[in-house]
Amino acid sequence: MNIFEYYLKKINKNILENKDILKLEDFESLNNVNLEIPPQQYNFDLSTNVALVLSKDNKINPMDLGTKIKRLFLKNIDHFEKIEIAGPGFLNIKLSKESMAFLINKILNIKDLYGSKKSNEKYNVEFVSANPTGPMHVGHCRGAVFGDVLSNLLSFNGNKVIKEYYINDYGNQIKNFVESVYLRIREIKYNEKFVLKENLYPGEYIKEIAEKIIKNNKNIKVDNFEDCFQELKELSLARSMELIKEDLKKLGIIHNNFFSESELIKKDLVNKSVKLLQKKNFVKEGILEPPKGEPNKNWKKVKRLIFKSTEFGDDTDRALQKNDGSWTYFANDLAYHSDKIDRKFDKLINILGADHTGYIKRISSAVLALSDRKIKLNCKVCQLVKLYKNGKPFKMSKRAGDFISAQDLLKEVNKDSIRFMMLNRSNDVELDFDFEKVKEKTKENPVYYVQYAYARINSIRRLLKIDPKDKILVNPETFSPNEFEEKIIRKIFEWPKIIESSINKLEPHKIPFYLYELSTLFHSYWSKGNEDNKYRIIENGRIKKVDTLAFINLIAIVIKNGMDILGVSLPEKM
RNA sequence: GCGUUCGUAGCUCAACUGGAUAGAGCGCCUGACUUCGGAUCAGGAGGUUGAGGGUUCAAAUCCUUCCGGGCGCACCA
Repeated sequence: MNIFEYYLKKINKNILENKDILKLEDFESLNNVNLEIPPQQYNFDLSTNVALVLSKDNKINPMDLGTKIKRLFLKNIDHFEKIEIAGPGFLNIKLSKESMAFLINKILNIKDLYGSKKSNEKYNVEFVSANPTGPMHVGHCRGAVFGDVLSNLLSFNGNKVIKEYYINDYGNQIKNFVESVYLRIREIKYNEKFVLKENLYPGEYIKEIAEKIIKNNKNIKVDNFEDCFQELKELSLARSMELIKEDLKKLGIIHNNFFSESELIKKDLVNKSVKLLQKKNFVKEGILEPPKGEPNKNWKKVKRLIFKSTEFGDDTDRALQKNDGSWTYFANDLAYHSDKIDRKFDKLINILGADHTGYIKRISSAVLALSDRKIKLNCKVCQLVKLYKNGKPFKMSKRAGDFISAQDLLKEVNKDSIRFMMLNRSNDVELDFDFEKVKEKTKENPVYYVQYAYARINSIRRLLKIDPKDKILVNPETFSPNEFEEKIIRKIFEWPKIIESSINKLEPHKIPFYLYELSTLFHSYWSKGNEDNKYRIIENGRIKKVDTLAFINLIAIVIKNGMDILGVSLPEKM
């Protein structure tokens, strides 16, 4: 039940059917017509730019056209009770009380489906994909929550979504990681001092992994690194993935699929996808230009296979082979994405950290090339999280190297606050995350504000002994909302629009903002009752007006739907 | 230098993707609990949307030239 869609259809239909009366010929911009909520001071339910848009195409005065359309709508669309032309030619529309009641009852009937649309596409959302060389750090949390909520949002709309994690368990960093574990084991077993060399991992967690491995594998031999590498690699990777999964679980995130890079190598998928690209003529053999900017000592003049990504808008063509002829990370990732394409997803989405921005053109070019431009990889970037404690930049390095782990964060702040705060900002803006503020239980913390609104609603229900499952509808004949209720209805009507634009732009941050605004309307209505008896909801333990219960249920429905998407809990009491 | 992204109230951010008088929170000032949960509410002050130019009925939003911050610029992963 999206009322904007519902009435926009009626509007378009009406215009087309009466084009002669309106003296219109050109409808090129008809799909630029929109229906929105007018600014508050106008006190109308809907607003459309139809006269503005069509007057331009047909070169007529928007006010004249507006007047004609107004007359037409009032005659033909019985839900429209009053129309006013405002500003340069907007039509502001007021719905009749009966039609409002009709719409509200529809919402009360569909409940937890309110706002969802019956889409049916298959999505792959890849997110987190943190290197399995240690536990997650705080920066990963933002992308993790973002990806999870985006997935929830897409499933809410009826899509099939696979949440995927790409495990980079191949290459030099893994070797360094395993060697670090190896040396720590020797440190424990043989009392050899761990000497930190370049590329080795210093973190405390390496010791913990070493201890765990010794504990579970009493007979493990660590005499020679080469000999025990394979076994140690498996054990170490298993342990660090376990740590990562634990952190994710604490954040409320469960992936459906873990895809391993080394499996990719094992199955020879890289050769296959490079061959595929060659067949499509997107690969050349040549010598790369030396990198611009700072001179790079690693650059060598070597003939190698190169992907012609500039054909897809990349700045430069990209190497598929290293100096020694082995595949680059990119070549592997290309094979991974080729596999995604083979798995027949309609849409591919990757959530990346800000430090990977430069990689986007390359990999999305690859997807276009591999899919004959049929599939577009959509990459969303999450900007950095800056940590603060009481307004001061917060650093902590006792656990590991110099990063703050997700565990450290989870120890201080609960999951609900983390999730809400991480989303309470557009993803392409840096996020200031203050440990202390996020723990505060005041208006300054929007999580509690929304939860509190819901708790108050439940307190009303308890008082009146009402089961939330009870079906309550409004009576179209007697329906007469007061000014607070009117504002609430308009906000409730907006919900499907929020979902729609969050999905179109892949911007879930709109949801927390919306929920906050909705909660404000409720708190405001509630408090008015303390000031003026007329607005009190309950009198002598009984509800004053049955319709009010409908409003309360509407708010509860939408808050619940929204918080479910965000993955934030809603206590009945606080 | 190149790419990318951001620049909006003192601070942190929104703005339905081109719409009307640019909105919230914090902070500041003034008020509201004997009554449905004060983890709340009401009111006030606060703006040349970084700067200039362009596109049009309409620009914070699009184009362009500057200025300033972030991130990236290995054959690492």
